[in-house]
Amino acid sequence: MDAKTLCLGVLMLGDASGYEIRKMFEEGPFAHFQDVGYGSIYPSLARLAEEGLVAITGAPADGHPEKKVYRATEAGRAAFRAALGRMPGPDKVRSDTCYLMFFAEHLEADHLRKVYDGYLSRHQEMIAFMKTLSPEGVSKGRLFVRGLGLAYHEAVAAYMEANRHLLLDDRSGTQAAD
Amino acid sequence: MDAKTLCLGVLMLGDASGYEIRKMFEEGPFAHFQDVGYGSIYPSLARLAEEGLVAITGAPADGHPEKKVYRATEAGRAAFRAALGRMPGPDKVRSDTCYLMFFAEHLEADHLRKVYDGYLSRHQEMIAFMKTLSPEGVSKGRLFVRGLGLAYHEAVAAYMEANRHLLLDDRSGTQAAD
DNA sequence: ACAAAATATATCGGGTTGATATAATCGACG
DNA sequence: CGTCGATTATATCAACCCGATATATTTTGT
Repeated sequence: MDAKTLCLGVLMLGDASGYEIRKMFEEGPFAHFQDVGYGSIYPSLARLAEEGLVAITGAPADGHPEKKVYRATEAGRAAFRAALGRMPGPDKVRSDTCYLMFFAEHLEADHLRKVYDGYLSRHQEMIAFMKTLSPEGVSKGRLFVRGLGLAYHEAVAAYMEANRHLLLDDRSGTQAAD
Repeated sequence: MDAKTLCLGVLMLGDASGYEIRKMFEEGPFAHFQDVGYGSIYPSLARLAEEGLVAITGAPADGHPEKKVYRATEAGRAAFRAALGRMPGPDKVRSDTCYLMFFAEHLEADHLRKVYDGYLSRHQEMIAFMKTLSPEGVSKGRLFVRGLGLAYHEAVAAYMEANRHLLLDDRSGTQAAD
């Protein structure tokens, strides 16, 4: 799925600037299963505008003078629906942490422990954060993938808590040493 | 983590050709958390050879005359351990299927159902396959990440089986149509 | 009043992706 | 014994993406 389609999708939820689109992937509702950087967003928006799939709805009055707010046109909405109609490819996971843990024997024990605890913490934080989110006014698709994301983080955290001994042979049990 | 380090890691497990390295990421032990294509592997191996981190252990005698078998040198092993000593970045998940399900309302019901069932099937197949693998002669790191992968697939499959009604309102229950 | 953080757009080099070209070998089938 | 398709194997290329960086204004905190 290319950056153009990803941007178009965000604009289906409402008008947004390039910066706001980025935020949706960095911390927003797409954060746990997609990512797009500025280096893809700005060129994509420029090309989408050329093709008439998005329009710039001026109004740079609110604060920043350079701000450009984009809106999906009817053609853009149609193009997005067409893109969704194709079968999606398989998921792609890139976990450097798993790669590192694979080679546990080649690592120094304290480094491995630090990596392990950091990884587990990040998942636990995600779980805590996702549980604070309210389901009110959220579409069923969005709710479903949110629940899926939560289930994923919980499964990883639970496995790591239960199988710590498989990788780490420390005397410290589960306690956090600052 | 760059392609050079990923190739070097595979060579820590034993000598291999570029083709065999690819297979490790396509179907082998790294398949569910890393990916590298030929377009990255061959240039990486060439550069690693230039830097003296891998050596070509000839023997193109066995069948294919063009086959080149690579081996990590002592310098290469040191470079790999140094790379593992750095803190890994956060995981990156790219799931076009989740993106599509997010926009469930914009999709035709039968297409959504096809995508849903295909996604669930792939996870179920992965679970079945991973359960056939023997733990014999496998390093603890490798076993750990294998178990983590299994836990992940099981969590996704379980969630999708339990929450089908949130996304799909079909009369067919869980049965597979044709 | 000042510093720091957040908002905002834009670009660029290096790297990755996915497709394609090429060719030898191996297994299956009649 | 031939030959068809699958597998093994290397290599390249355009298009695209990623991460870092540059720049500048506004908001927030103290």
